[in-house]
Amino acid sequence: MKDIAKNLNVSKTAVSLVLNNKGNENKISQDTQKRILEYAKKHNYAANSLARGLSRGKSETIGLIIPEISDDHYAKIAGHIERKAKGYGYVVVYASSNRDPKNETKLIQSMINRQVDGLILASTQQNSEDIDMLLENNYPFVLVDRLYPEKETNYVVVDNFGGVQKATEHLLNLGRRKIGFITLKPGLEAMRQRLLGYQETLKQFNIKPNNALVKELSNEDYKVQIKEALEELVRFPNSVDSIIFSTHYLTSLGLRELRRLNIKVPHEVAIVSFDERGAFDLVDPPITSIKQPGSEIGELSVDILMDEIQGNKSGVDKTRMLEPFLIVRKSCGA
Amino acid sequence: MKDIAKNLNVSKTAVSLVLNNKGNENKISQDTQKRILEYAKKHNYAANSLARGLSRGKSETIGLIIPEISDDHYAKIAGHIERKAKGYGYVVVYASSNRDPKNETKLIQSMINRQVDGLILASTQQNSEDIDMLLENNYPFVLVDRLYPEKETNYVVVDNFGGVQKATEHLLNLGRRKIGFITLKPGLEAMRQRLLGYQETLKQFNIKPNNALVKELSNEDYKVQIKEALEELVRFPNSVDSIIFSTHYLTSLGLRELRRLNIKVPHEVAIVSFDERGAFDLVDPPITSIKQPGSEIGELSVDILMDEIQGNKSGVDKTRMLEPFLIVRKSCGA
DNA sequence: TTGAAAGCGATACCAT
DNA sequence: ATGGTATCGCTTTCAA
Repeated sequence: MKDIAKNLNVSKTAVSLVLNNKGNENKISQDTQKRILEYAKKHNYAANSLARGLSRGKSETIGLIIPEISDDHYAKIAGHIERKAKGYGYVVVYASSNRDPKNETKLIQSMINRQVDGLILASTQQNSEDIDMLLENNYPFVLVDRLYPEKETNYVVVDNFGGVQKATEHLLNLGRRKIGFITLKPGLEAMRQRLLGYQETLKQFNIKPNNALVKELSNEDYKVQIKEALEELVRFPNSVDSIIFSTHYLTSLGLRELRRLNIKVPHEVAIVSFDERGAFDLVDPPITSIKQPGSEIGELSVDILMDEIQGNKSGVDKTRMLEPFLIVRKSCGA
Repeated sequence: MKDIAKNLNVSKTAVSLVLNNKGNENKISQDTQKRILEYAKKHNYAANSLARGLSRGKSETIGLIIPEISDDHYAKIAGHIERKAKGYGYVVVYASSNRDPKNETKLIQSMINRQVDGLILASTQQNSEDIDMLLENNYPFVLVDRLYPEKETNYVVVDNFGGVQKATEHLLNLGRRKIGFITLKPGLEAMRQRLLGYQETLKQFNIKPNNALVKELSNEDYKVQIKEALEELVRFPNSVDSIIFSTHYLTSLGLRELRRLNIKVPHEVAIVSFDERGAFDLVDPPITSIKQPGSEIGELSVDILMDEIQGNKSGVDKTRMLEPFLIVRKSCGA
């Protein structure tokens, strides 16, 4: 920029103004503007965003912290976030917490140091203090997919309760009565809501929830625990006639295990998966799933964040709960 | 930092030095160091990376440009890249080109303006000029998964030729002789190599490649074209007994179509997929696939890039071709 | 209309 | 050992 000012015998100010489309606003002569623009193009000048960011106090970058970018679900969301952000002139830097609150804390700090203008957080939900800190500092952020129910934050989540409700009703309407539920240990509000959705729906159908049919696996050891859980569920005295898996990777693992146990799906046990995975429609049998609206999740979270960053002028709704929908396939025998 | 210098009656220099662990190096008194460190911790000071970046000329950020973050394959690679980069103290900003060279050009520029220290590129491979530009400017970058064969760049790719060779041999050894090949229109070196791998392997087995058995779909319209392609392949006079799909999403689509056509896999037609997708082991039948070493791809690309950024001191090999491996499942009847 | 100059928050060189 | 100061590249205020 210095170069171009020098070579054109104009001031840095003029150059800056023109390059930021404030030429007219500041009444810089058309001639000068044209010269500057042309020179800039010829030497394909482009601003150094670090310098600009430092000066303006904005980096035009948003930080995305998720459990794992390679997870189908988050990858999809990340895709929509990026596309939407690009529309606002923003880029996104992502980081995976690997579901570890300590990592999350570090990442949030790191993002802040890097002066991201705002944060999209699929939080581990075990970091109250971090959330409080962000809130206190009025730092723009939105929770996505994960929620701190007791805190007043912006968020975009799906109706986990309602989603499982649909699944449970589906099974009940097909005559299944002994419905197992395989999920992860509480800690995540989403998981709590899913379990609740299951239990409450049973009650609505006058079926007393039986805790023996609910298997809560630990986050670390679910790959092993699911085997035992499944064996218990399909054996007397439980002998379920159907199972709801509370997340897609449990479904995959569970299905493998059911095959090993030689259980016929859906004949002996029907299954429903919360959340989709790549080829669930091609699986044998195709898996009835509760699908989350990934594009809406991603796009809304960016819209909300942008409004937050730009000082709340658009009046978008800052707390959104989206409806997931049931995709009926063959795994329930329907 | 100004604050802390003022409040402690020391110079900004001292503060900077201490905070960057150069206190001892520069012989700053232990006492001063301790005071600075404590003060910094108490007020949880953290450096502004924009300022630091501007001053040092490094952002400690790497840019990742891929066709699509939500694609299983790239999401996985992105995960490994991120993890590895974190180890080097780097974060990664990603952007999807959506397979459009124009987008890619823009993104490369944008990344450079944002002062990323280096670029990892899964290029559309139709942007020679961009590559030349990077090369000329000595900009640190590595191509990943995609290659400009005629250019001297750093890269990490898989042996596409060899991968398909394994698949083809597998089918041949199982007695299949009329092998169809469904792929995308050339443009990507990877696709060229896959096709070559197929053709050359046939020749090695003294089978004359028959162009009627090769279907090259367009990038835009493959979802429609694959139907016709498949119908032609399974009908007289082609009547293939097996099909290789050159990428995972073609496999998914193809399988759906084969079902619609009521073709029995693997009885009537065996299939092999280049590249895995989420639940391919659960599909009916489980799909024999050529699996790419995602973690190696991601990690090596970061190692190479870091060496490049830091001035080539580690002596890592800057061009790597990794071997994919065949995962034999049921879709070939083996 | 245009230009000079003061920051933005750090780093690093040069004195002291 | 410590402090002053120029500098990174750009924005923005204030005068001219």
